[in-house]
Amino acid sequence: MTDKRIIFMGTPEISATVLEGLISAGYNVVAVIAQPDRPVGRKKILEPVPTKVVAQAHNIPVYQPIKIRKEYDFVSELKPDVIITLAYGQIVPQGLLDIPAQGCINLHGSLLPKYRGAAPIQYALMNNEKVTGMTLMKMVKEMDAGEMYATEEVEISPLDNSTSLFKKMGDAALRLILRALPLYLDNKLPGTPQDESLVTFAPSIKPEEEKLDLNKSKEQLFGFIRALSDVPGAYLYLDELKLKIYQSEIVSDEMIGEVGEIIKADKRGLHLQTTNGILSLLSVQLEGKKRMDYMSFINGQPHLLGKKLR
RNA sequence: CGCGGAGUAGAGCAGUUGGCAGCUCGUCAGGCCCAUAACCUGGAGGUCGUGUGGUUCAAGUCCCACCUCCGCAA
Repeated sequence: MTDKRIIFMGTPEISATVLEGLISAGYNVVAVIAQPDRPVGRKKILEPVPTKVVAQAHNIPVYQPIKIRKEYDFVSELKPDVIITLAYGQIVPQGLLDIPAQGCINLHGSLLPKYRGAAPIQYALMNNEKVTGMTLMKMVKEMDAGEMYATEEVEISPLDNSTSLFKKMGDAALRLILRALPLYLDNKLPGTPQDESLVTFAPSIKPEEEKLDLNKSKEQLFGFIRALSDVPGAYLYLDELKLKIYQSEIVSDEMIGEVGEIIKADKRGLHLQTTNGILSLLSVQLEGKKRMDYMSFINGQPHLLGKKLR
């Protein structure tokens, strides 16, 4: 294989998938840099981040600086030939980008120059794209703006949500890096500049955006719901309680009731009137309750018909 | 001890000031119908989260402890 010294930077599950694959393929991963462990859940239990679990299983040292911006002196000592990042979670400072002899490359979750930013995978779903993909690119000071080396396309099924697409993207990222890395390390992979006129952005989704906007079209609502599912979940209010909506389906263009009104609540569906048609809510969760299919929800909520979600 | 909601039939829920444990769906049997996710009749299925806990003539219901699940916050 190669004895080039690789540092992998990444934090969540998708990063762990690729890290595991690189190690299995025999690459010399000398260190992993990840976000610090954070308390998870109500009990505030400190859980190791996914990439840390993988690294430790292979006895690879893990570094978790609180602010990489200021703490990266240790990287020089590791003498990396190349740094590969995927969803690390912090801005990487120029000083760190300059350390590896062969530079820093990033696996980005979109077909650049579309969807630069922190949430490209969610944005692809939100906009009901049919195709997206991973891009291997050079890391530069400006976020996700470096030249592109290679891409791996991924089809988005109408049934995909965030959870399923992240899984697909992780697999695609691994295929991409295994295909492109040998060429890159041999300096046989030329970069292509991004067409700046086609740049769009996918900034991280703010908590207040998780509440659905009923002024939007049924297509936009459908996209939002799947982009935010299974976590954290998009929601509307039913009376004073949050009703999370994890899965929906576009039914028709009919206008039967007022926008936000529940116009059907029986075994054939839980239907919500939107500004331009009907959306069927398939999987929901009321605050304090468990997630359930619409039939179970209707069984326990006898007076839904005619109610309005806000 | 961060705030709050909840454990009752396979699923989702109700259960009023303690007094024979109910509803919707599912399921099983039968009926109606050209037919059905529709409709009608009947049945099965619960030691009400745990506690050889407390109060009471009597606890799903009130009190105590513990376990588990969930929403928010981090």
